[in-house]
Amino acid sequence: MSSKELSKNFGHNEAEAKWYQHWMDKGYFYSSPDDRPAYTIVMPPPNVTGILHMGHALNNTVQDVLIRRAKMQGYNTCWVPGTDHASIATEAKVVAMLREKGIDKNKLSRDEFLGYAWEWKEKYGGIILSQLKKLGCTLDWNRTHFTMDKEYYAAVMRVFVELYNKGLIYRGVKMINWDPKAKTALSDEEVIHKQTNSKLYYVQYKLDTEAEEYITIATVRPETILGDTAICVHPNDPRYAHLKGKYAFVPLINRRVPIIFDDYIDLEFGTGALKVTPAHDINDYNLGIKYKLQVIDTLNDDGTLSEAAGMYIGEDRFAVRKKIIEDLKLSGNYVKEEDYSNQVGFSERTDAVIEPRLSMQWWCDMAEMAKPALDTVMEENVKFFPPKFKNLYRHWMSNIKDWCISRQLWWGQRIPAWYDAEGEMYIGETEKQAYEKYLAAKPEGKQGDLRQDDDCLDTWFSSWLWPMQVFGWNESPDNKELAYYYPTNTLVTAPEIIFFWVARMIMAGETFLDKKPFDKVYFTGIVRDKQGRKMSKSLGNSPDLLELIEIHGADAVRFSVMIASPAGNDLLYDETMLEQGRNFGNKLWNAMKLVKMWEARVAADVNTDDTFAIEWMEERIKQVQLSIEELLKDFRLSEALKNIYSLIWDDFCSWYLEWVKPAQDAPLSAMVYEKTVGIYESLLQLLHPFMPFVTEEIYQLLREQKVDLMNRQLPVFAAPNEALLAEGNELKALITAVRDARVKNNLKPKDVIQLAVDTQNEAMYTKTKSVILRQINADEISFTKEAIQGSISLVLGIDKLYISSNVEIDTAAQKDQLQKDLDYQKGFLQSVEKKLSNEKFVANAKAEIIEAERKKQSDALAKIKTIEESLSLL
RNA sequence: GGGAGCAUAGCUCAGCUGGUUCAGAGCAUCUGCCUUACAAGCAGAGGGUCCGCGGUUCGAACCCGUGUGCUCCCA
Repeated sequence: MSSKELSKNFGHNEAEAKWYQHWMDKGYFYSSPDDRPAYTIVMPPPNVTGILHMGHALNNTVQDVLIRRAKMQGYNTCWVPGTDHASIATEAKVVAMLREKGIDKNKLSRDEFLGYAWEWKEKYGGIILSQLKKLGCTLDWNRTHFTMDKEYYAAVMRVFVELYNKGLIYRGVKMINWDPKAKTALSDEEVIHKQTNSKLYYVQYKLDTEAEEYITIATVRPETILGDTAICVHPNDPRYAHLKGKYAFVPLINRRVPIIFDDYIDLEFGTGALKVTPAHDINDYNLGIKYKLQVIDTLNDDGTLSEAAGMYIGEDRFAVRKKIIEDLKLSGNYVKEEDYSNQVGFSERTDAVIEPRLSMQWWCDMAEMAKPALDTVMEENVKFFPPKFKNLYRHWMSNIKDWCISRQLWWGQRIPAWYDAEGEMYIGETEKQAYEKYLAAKPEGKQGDLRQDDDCLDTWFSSWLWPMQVFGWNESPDNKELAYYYPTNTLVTAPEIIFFWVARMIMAGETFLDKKPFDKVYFTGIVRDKQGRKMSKSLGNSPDLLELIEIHGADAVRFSVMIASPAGNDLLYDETMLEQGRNFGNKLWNAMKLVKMWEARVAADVNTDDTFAIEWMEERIKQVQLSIEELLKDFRLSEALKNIYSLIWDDFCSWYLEWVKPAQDAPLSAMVYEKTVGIYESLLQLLHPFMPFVTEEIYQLLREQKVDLMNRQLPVFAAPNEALLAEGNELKALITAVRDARVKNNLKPKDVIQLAVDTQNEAMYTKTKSVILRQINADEISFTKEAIQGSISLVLGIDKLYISSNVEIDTAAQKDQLQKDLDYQKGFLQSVEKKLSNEKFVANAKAEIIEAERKKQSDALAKIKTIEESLSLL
């Protein structure tokens, strides 16, 4: 292909579709056990309701980078995709969809509803996975799993029964978090506490005494007054000491309730008197148990007031809050209200205000399972990145509470408990097993007698099995796949699900398989918008990923999220990052165009002295390769990418290509061309995991390839030649210094100069002569021991440079610059000598540090001498 | 109330084990360039009491204490 056919810029849309299809067709994404070592990642399964957002983009790009790199290092890589059935979120979506069609969920049977739900899942549930293809993810699509697949369902049932048989799952009435919108219980982890502006209402309750006496309480939830069954004060509170054994009347309904004394009360809060509503507050509930109070549940499951409330029946709790205040004013019980800021719980999924509620639920006792799972992280058998999350994990695991695993939903794994007519319970992995137990207990029983529990299980009760079950744990725990891929290598996830999911997966692995699920967990940051707000659907501040990919390209999107996300820190998303990625892709494209243009100018018999550039570039590649190796060990992906970016843009494009660039219309040696193509290929390979499409495209355009870049194996690099690298830096410093002098002396880029050098190291100048000439637009380099009159003189290290040209130069500016350099060097020397004359420094510092200081001293002295000589000649 | 973290250039952030390869990157700014790979670019430059204060140390952006401001998690 000639360069004329190459487009001006990289056309990402076409290339992305082409290469993804090519990789798929070649079967590169698919894995099966062989004799290579495995590198396995199970993807955190997104909700079936999900669409790709920035969080997914970050998370999955990280995983793809790890997988692609591992593949290049000879691992048999396996990245398992899948989706999570997301009980609450999906059920809510399906209910909404039905409502739009005019169908009321309550009028449907469970089976009918599930029919619609599955239909919905089949239609929309794969969207997010197909979006990941656009991002370039090398997922093994043959292994796609869903947490409600038949086999997966069976695994969940088995786990339930096993834990039940061990006595770790039980049924009981407790105070739970009730979501009145989804009409289900939630676990503590699914409740989000937000600081909320509320009102604190002061209400007086008439005492049951001879006199007209009142006691005033403060509450943010006056609508629960109807469920009050006591008033509580502190035993040491002198204000209320006289009320021992007395009673008060609940306003509006005149229920006579006792005044109790307990040191749970905060003397400072409100009036020091608390109304006690055992049915609607966890602390009140505990008081209720302690003092054997009546429990009056005044709320229905949808958040309206119940019959038991006696008033406002069927009206919403928040409407009642307003109404009851008006009524309390009329009845004379209202005292005052204050603005008050408190924490209110909201449902993670529906954003409804959570109602503490007493309810019969299924619970999982976590204490026993937590122990080994805590140890395995503390001992770094499972290693967290960044390690600060160990503390958080330890804290949660050491204070773990029982897990509420039942949900009053239909979409999910139905609890495998069956009840007979007398209410006796039979647990079995299947209905058949339950009947066997039933018939064993009651031989007179018959099919159709049992009724299954209506509730289903918390979604996380299935996803905690993810790393084991995607490899067929339930079917056979000693199968070949599980043995090969499990424990997986790295879990990449967000810190917000450390309890929901990460901790529980570790527990499940340790409990059911006696093996950790993964070696390492890398917690990515959270993607925020420019104002630092978390990206969320409700705020609408998440950009449309597919549109971004369409406009800027998947590589640009990947680049932008990776370059901006240092290990474990949050990422502030900004459009300019995308531009940086797009520009980089373009830069790569243009470098390729340049190299392709040279192809036609290659001549076998051209001699070259450009070996320095080649050797230096090769050493730089080694250097960066080794540094990214180290960085990636700690998941410092953004730093690794920055290194590669700078290697390609600065070292390769800005320096190397210019150094080996043939003169106008001049031929190019075949050796230089071959080396340059080889170097470019190495660079593309280093970048490939981060920007797979543009690198593969350019790699294939550079020359006929036997192996696709995605599958090319990384060589093992030796340590770089430090001396050569230092020489490269000197050369760059020389060129920059001369260019700077040119600019400062108003020399136009086209003005040709002559360079004379007073140096101890003529060889360096000789071997890079042609490079220097071209880079500073000089037509001559000569060596001198004398100052050149009428030249621009500058000092580089201990070398003196004299730049001559036809253009008049400004000696005053020259002097200024040299004087500034001199002042700096003198100051520097002083600080070094101060250190060296400090006995304590010489006594305490490491030998190499002192040696370095001595060298600084002699260097500075030499530089000062050189500058002074130059100055004296001006 | 308990715990964790952050404060570095105009903006967004890097800076791992204390020492001139340590004060950096990208964007923004300024100057000069339509140099036939790239103006989505090239060359060069300016810009910082590393939040305040105190301490440890021969030496502190880095360690310790403290103050201030902010963020997150848990109750």
